[in-house]
Amino acid sequence: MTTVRRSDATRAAILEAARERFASDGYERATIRAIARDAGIDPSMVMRYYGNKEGLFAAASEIELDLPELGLLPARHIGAVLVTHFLERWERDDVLTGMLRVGVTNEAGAERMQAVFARQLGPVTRGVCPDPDQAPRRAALVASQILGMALARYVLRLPPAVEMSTDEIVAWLGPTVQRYLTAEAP
Amino acid sequence: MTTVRRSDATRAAILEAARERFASDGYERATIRAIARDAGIDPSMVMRYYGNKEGLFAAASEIELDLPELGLLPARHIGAVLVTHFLERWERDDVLTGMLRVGVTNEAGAERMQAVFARQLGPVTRGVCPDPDQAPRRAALVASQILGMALARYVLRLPPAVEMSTDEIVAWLGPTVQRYLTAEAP
DNA sequence: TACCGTAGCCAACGAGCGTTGGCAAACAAC
DNA sequence: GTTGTTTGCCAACGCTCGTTGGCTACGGTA
Repeated sequence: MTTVRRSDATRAAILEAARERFASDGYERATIRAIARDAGIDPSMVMRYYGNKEGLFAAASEIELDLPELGLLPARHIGAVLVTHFLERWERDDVLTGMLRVGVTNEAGAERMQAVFARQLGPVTRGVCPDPDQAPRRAALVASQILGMALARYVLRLPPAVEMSTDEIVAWLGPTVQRYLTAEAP
Repeated sequence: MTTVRRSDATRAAILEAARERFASDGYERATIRAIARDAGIDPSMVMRYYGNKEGLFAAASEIELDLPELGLLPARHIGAVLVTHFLERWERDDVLTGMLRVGVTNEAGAERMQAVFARQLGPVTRGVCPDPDQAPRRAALVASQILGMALARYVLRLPPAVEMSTDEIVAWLGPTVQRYLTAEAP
């Protein structure tokens, strides 16, 4: 459909640099000039291809959680599977850390984050919890525990949270997530 | 010991304005000029009394969690008590929200947050968990769940997390925290 | 070869930032 | 009443930011 442009490589380089900068510095401190320097091009190119800083952020924060289909596996393992998946997703690259960082300081970032979780985590929970109308609430509980661990481990870097192995985290958080998804409402 | 200065009212006004700005805007977007405007004085006064922006932030983020003595109450209620206490503390003012916001984008903020939790949450957990050498780890797990809920509810404002009543949150998170503190290590 | 859209860089703009130094008024000490 | 200290404001500094407009050079097309 869209043809290949000569500038595609540049666009991709900008996007990659932007993701890294937003992730490590947050929205305000991630400057267009620094992103352009990382990408090896002129700051004005960023403006040409993405309009302005907000547009660049919007393009850089398209996120896929790649959640597994929970309905296809044993009901009693979904907590551990979900936690494992998120930990892997979080360690694979720093896009999620970036989204978290930006979501905290930037209104557009927070909305993006709401959308990602509503659209990608919501449906997954709807299939496994006993009361489908409570699914959003249960998804929010799961998000609170998973985002909280990511916050403690990857952003705030609380030493005990950093030192724990992923297995250990799964062993502790798995049952929590499992309960939030499948237990009867308290 | 220190005598009362005529400028104490000004100092206090600056501090209050700084706390609000840091809380709502984060470290970078909270400008000294805006804080001074809120406090009704000149920006240069902020520099005179607090040295620079970092000094102002350090002074504005002295935080007391006011945690209760967990040893004094029934062991099986400490999870609910802790969650209740944090929710109240969080809703009372926006200092904690601010600390969270700044801790995410600012290195000094993250360190301040590490210190607050290590110094104030750590000791409380040490008395109630079965293996005192694992106390920091358990405290980090508790922090991950409580900070995660604060993140979802007060910062990102995920709609389902905002809509839940505090009782409901306590009913869900209480057992989680209880388990992190008192259950045998998995 | 002549042409035209695209890709890229350079230089500059206006604005906002943290921060500084000096000056005027209010107060305190003698 | 004079002197020294505190409190406050004003004006400016150097810097970085996002953003703009114009210029050169390249690549495909006729």
